[in-house]
Amino acid sequence: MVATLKDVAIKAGVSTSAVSRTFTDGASVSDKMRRKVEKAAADLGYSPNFLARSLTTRRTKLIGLVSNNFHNPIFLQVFDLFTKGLQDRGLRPLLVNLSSETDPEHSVQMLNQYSVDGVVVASSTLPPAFSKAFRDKRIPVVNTFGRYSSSPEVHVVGIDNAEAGRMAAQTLVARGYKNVAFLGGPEAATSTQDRLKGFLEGLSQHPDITVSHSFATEYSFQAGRSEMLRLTESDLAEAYFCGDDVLSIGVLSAIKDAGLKVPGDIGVIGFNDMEMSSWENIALTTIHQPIKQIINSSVELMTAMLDEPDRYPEARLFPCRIIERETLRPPL
Amino acid sequence: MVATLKDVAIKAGVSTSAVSRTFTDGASVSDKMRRKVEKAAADLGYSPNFLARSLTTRRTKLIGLVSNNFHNPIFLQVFDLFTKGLQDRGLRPLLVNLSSETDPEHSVQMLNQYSVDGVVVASSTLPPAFSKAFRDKRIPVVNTFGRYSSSPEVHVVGIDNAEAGRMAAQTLVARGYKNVAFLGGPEAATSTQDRLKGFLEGLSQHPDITVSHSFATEYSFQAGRSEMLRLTESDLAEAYFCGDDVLSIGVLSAIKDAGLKVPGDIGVIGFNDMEMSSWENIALTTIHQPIKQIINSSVELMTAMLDEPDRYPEARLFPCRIIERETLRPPL
DNA sequence: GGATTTTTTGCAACCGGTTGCAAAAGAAAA
DNA sequence: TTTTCTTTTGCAACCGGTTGCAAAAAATCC
Repeated sequence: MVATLKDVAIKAGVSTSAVSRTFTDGASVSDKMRRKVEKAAADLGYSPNFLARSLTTRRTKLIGLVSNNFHNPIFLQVFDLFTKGLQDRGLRPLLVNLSSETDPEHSVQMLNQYSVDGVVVASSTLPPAFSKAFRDKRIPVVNTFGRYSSSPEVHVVGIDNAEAGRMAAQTLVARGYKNVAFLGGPEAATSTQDRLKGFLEGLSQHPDITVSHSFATEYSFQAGRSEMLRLTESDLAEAYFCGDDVLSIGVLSAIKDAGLKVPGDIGVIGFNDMEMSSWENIALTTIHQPIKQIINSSVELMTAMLDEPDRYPEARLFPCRIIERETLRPPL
Repeated sequence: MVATLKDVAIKAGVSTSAVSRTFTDGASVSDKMRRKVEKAAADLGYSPNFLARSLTTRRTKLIGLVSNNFHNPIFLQVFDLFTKGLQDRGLRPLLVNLSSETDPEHSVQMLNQYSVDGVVVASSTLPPAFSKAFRDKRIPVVNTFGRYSSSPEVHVVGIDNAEAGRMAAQTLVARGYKNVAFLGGPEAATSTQDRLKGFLEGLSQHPDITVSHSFATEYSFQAGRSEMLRLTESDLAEAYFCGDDVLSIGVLSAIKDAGLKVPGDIGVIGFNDMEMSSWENIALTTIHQPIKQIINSSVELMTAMLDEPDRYPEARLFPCRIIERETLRPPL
């Protein structure tokens, strides 16, 4: 059906090696030969089969892109940037949705069977053991949005969540809030734990400030909203640091329902700075997570690992910054 | 490094064919043989290489998932559903982001080089010629969200956009609006053209109703917002049918800025019913597009085509329905 | 127990490419 | 022109599997 190397070789009246060489860059072929082969290939509409090639070259240019977060709008941007970044380098993302795959071990095996050149694990909620499983099979892996550790077992690219928590604390202090709270995502997520830890640390030098915390069941609008509705029943803090922007928007909606004004009655600071947060009718003050840099760096690291698989694991952390909008009162 | 078929054969003291057969279902192997091989395979941690296998079986179980829409939140759900649906059937999505790939023809070739078993084109804005390019290479293709045609050249799954436009028109008529408008997405998108066409058709029997239309530059918040800001400078209609929910939210924001009330001063009806539209602080009245059914049906159709590649092209259309929320005044 | 049928197994060719090596061709030097 | 060095080319083995075919083994029949 579709033309193969051999067809081209016959048509051009040369050996298969010659054809192969004209399609592998860096191989030695004379100009005359190249022209002959390219003519025949064009006539037959031939282009080399990557999979067959991978058998000998041991390179598929396939990269597993694994995530379990297909609900947070920020991940659409993540997929956009990853696919673009990989494509620009001639790599191809094989997407794995871990929220349906029952057994993570199964994904590891499957990606192995497809001989992926590397794997990007884009998740802040998957256990480190998952990423490590790839490393054990000697498949280059980078855990984007992974947990920072001073002695990482796999490459991690992301932010220092504890530092982000401290930043939120300092911001609220600077605005003169005396009664603040953390409204986190699921308690089990390490990202939430770390942000809380940093938040509490940042406030520990301020004994005059009251601090409390609670958790939403997941990083979603409804979870944030219902947790905040619950809180409005009891006593409220003056300002809330939310574990995530989507959560924050749910919180804002609950506050509005309670007849309170933001930032007049109550302050809210989010986390992530997803696109929607900048929309004029939301205008959420938030901590910007530098997604673009994180992902570009992840892709860069991945390509570097393809050439040097035993590269020593490193953690690449990017600083966050406050994005001032309209849900926090101005600094004193 | 990693165990191959031959390693297992040697270890088990049998032929390579025997090993191959124990790993292909439907092949004839005695129980005794199977046990011997499985033991050896387990000891060596062997699992067959899909890519090598695909060379002879001519099946990779790879499905190209092509899209050019990585900005509309609805597509996160699209990716979620597609990846789940494909995975559940043992298929693997190879994601292609067409917004970065300069030349679509290049994607066609690339997916061909990876010997994908099929391609899903998830886009309402790509020209039909794109999907057709796969068909010409005899690669099964379904164009999800594609344009309905009575004689489709490729399989199309989605909605009848003209019908949706009519539905919007009828809804506005029923609410007694006398001056209505369509605020579409990019004029070049066939989805926008069809919705407008249906909208105008639906209003053609009502000569007492004034109708106008204009287009946003893309399906995005800012595009909707700035188009609406422009409109507020001139004369406004009583109600707007927007080409998309994201657009609608931009429109709502512009209306708020102009100091007008929804639905008191002005009505808005969106399209898609993305999750965010149901959020209490948005509460957008909109036309629900049955994404879940569309995607499940697309996946189903794709699997059917894998068994029957020359299946006659069909169009599968799903009905939309109005979701009543708070941006349109109640029926008369 | 022997003949016949059915099932299981291995051989060897093949899927579509790449690549080390040695021979052939071409270019440069003498 | 001959010799030497460099570049180009083809041969054949290989990457990791599958599969048609015929021989071997097992099961069934008489």
